[in-house]
Amino acid sequence: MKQYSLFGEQDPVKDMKETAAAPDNQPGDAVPHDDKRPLSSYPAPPSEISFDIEATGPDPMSDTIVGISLCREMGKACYVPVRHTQGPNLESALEIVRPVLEDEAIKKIGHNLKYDMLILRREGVEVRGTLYDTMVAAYLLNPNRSDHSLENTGLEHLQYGKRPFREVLGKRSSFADVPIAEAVNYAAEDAALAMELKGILFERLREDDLEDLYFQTEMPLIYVLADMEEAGVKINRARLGELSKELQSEMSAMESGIYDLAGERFNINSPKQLAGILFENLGLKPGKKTKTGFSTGVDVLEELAKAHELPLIILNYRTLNKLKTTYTDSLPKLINPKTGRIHTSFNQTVTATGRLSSSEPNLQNIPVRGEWGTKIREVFIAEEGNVLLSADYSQVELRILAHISGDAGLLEAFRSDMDVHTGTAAEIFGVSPKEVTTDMRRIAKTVNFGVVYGISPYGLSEAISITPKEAGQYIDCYFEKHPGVKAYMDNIIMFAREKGYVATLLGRKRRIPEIRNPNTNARLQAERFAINTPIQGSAADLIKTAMINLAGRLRAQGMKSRIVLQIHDELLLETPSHELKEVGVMLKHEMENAMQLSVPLRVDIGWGPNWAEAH
DNA sequence: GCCGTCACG
DNA sequence: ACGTACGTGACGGCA
Repeated sequence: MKQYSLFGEQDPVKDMKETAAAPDNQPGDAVPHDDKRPLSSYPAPPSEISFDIEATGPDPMSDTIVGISLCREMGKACYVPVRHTQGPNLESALEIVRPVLEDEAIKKIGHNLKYDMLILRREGVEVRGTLYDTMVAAYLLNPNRSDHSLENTGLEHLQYGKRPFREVLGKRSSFADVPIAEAVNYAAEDAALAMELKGILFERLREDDLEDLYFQTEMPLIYVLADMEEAGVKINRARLGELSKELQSEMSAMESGIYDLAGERFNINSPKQLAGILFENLGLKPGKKTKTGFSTGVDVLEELAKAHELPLIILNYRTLNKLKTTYTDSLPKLINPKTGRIHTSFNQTVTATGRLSSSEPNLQNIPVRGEWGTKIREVFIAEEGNVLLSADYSQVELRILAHISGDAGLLEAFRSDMDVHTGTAAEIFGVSPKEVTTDMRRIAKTVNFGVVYGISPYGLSEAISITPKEAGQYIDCYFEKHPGVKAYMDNIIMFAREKGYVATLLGRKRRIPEIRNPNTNARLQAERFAINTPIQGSAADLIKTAMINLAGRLRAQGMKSRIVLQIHDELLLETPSHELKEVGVMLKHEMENAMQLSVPLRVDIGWGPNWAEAH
C-alpha cells in the first residue's frame, strides 16, 4: 500500500520525494512545521501536477473546499487540509497551491477537472494551463459506459479501486470531521490515482487515435462548460410561482370530471390504477403491454380516446402534471441563493454518441411546444441591459448525413437550399414539390427522422400509424431516390462488423459489440446504433467545435456575452444589448464555419428578453 | 431501486 | 414468432 502524507504539517518537497521510500513515516505521524512557502518557489517546479478537491458536497456552485490532494510524481502524494475541524486555516492552505494551479505552464491532471475548477473559482483560485482529465479520457475510450467515477476507472484500467467515500465518512456528516490522519490517507490516494491513470489512459488514447479529439476538442471544452455552468441562467421566480398556481387550478378543475367518468376516486398518476379503471371498470380494449401490465402511454390513450372521453382528459391532465412537477414546481428549488440564477451541470462523459447531457436541472428538455411551452420558456430571462440570443442549426443531422454519405440527391437539396422535408415528400409520393400537402410533408419529415435513426418498417409504421408493409414501401421508395444513403447504411454496418466500432467526423469511437450477435433483434439494434452514432456524434463534434471557437473569440475580444446553454443543435447566449449586433454575427459565423462540409451549414438566430422570444 | 411515463433534440 | 425507431433526465408510484 502506498503511503501518503500531509502537506502543511511537514515539508512538502521532502514529503513528496521521500514518503514512498519511507514506509515508517505514517501519515498520522506528520511532524508539524511552519513551512508555508508556495509550492512553485521550491527548486524545479513540476511540469505537471495532479490534484483533487475534497468538498462538503457534490455541487461546485454551493459547496466548499475541505482539502486538496496533490501529486507531482507517481506514487507520492500529499494532502492539504483546508477546513478540517483541526488544521491550517483556509488562506494559508490555498495560498500554498494557488501559484501552482494558476501557473499556465504547469499541466493539470485530475479526474473531473471541471468540478475542481469551479469549486476553486469560488475561492478565488483560477486553474490555468493544459488539462489532462482522466474522466474524459476514460469516456472517450469507452463511451458506452456512463459511470466513469474515479473508482470505476481505477478498477477498469488499473485493476484496483479505492475505499468507498461513504466508508471513510462513516457516521460523520462531512469529510471535514474525518480525523486528519485518515483523511490524508483517503484523499491523497485520489491525486495519486489520477496521476497513475493518466499514464495508462494516454497510452490507450494514442492507440485508439483519440489524441486530437481529446486535446483539441474535449479538453478545451472543459473551460467552456465551466464558464457556462458558472454563468447560469436567470429565472423569473415569481412568474414560475404563478404558473404553478395556474396549472394546479386547471388540474383541480379536471379531477371531479375524471372521477365521475371513472366511477370512483383513484390516483390519476398511478399507471397501474389507471389501467384498472380503463381496462376493467370501463371495459376498454387494452393495446400494447409493458413488462408490468397494460400500457397507458400516450399512443394507447390516443387510440382509446376514439371510444371513450376519459382517456383524452387523462392525457391533458398528465401533460399539466408533468409541466408542474418537472418544471414550474422544481425549477425554483434550484435557483442558487447566491447568484439568483440556475446553474445546470453539463455532463461531458455520459452519452454513448458524444452529446452532452444536462442535469440538476436538465435544461436541455425545457418545454417548447404548445402554449405552456411558450409560457415556461418566458421564465428564462436575460439580466437587465441584456438579451437572450439563440442560434440553432437547421437540419444539422441530415446535412451531416449528406456529407458523410455523399448522396447526390441530399447534396443537391442542401446546396440549392431546398426544404428537405418537402423534397422527400415529393420523392416518396411521386409529385412535384408544389403539390406537396401538409400531411405529405409531415410523413416525409418522419421518414427523414427515421433514416437518421436507422429506419425499420416497424418503427416507421408505429410513428405514423400505418401498416409495416406500407412503411416498407415508403422506405424502399426513399432508398431508390437516395442510393447514396442506402450505400452509407450498408457500408457503415460492414465497417462496424469488421472493426467492431463506428466513428464520427472527429474520430470519436463507439464500440458496437452486438453487431455480430446471432440474435436478430440484438443485431438489428446494433445496426441502428452503427447508422445513427456517426450522424448524431458528428453533430455533437460540430457544435462542440463551434462552442470552443466562439468562446475563444468572445474572450479574445473582451466581450461580456456569455454562452449559457447548449441544447444539442442550439446555443443560447446572454448578451449585453450593445454587443448584440457584433456577437450575433460572430455566433452565426462560428457555428456555420465550425467545420467545412460538402454542404453548407445554416444557422438561424433570434433574440429577445426571454427564451421564448429569442427563438 | 426499478418501472412507466413524458419533457427535449 | 418476436417487437424497436436514435440520444438523454426527472418525476411519481410501487415493491
